[in-house]
Amino acid sequence: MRLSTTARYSLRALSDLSSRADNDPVSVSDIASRQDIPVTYLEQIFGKLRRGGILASIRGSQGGYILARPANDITVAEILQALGEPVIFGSCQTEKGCENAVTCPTFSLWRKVKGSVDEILRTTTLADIVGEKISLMTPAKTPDPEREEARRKATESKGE
Amino acid sequence: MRLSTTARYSLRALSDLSSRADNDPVSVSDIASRQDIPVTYLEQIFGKLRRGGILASIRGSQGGYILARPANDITVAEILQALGEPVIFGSCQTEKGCENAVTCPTFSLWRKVKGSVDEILRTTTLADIVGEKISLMTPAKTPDPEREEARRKATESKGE
DNA sequence: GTTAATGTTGAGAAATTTTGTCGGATATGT
DNA sequence: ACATATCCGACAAAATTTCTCAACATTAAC
Repeated sequence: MRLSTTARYSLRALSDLSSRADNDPVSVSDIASRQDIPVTYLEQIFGKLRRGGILASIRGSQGGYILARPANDITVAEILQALGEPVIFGSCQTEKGCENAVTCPTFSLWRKVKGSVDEILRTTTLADIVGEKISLMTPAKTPDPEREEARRKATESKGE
Repeated sequence: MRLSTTARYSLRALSDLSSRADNDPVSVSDIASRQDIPVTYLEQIFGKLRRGGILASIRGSQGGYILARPANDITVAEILQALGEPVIFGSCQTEKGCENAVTCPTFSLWRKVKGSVDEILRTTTLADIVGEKISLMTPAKTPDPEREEARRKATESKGE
């Protein structure tokens, strides 16, 4: 029973993103190189997160991703759901439904475990993880002249 | 995040075994055919469980497996450990140790989740799963003349 | 308008893990 | 001796996860 690297990548990338979220879009390649995650793989992941309502994207030059909502409003459970990473313990019930559900003696055990995990994932937000108690973070993008400078430096030093 | 079929097979097989535990050894092929688990695969699994101190084996004709200890003394956590199925959420810490442990913002989340799951697995015994509140079940094997009869019937009807 | 930076998508290759098989060795009750 | 079992290691098959690639769409900056 282990968490997929997809899920781990995602949380690290989202932590990275939200820790430098001053409303400027951050590019996938920036995050990927900082977090040492394959760029193209992270692109896929961010696509899922966007479709799942976790991220919003800004296409084109100087574009990138921003959080779709304030970090304290995004729970870990939502992130995993957006990734299509269901938290399943029994193959029973949640997946495709198991005909043995009634007789299967392990059913209630897995339900109990799942309930416990879900509880934690539902009550932990991205802000909790980053450790910042961000109270207000406007998701609107305010065109900011500083970003260009900062981005340029990061890009040069990484050479990507 | 899902439980392996190995773990599920194991719990079903152990439930089966302990629900008919009248101290007679039960053969792998009996359990496998009742539970619809590949015989040779279950052999492997039972080997692990034996080496992990969950099962005891009786070799030779009319042999089989019995619980090494009373069912109410075997926890699910022990079973998973015997199978070499660690309950890991972060790739961090438990697996091979991750150098980022200090900086990694997700560390405490996964530790919390793992702690919660472990708690449940540690406090749930095989007896709980089977639903029988077995208070006393002598692990010693008492050679019982009935077993042969019962086994013969079961084997014939399955035809394995 | 051209260009460069960036997101978007789908197909599929590569790697890893899980699941399952096989052949034979060893042990033991009858 | 024989039939029934466990035991063991290596391997085969399948599934899943991880990662790459190629082509395309969109936008900012020049």
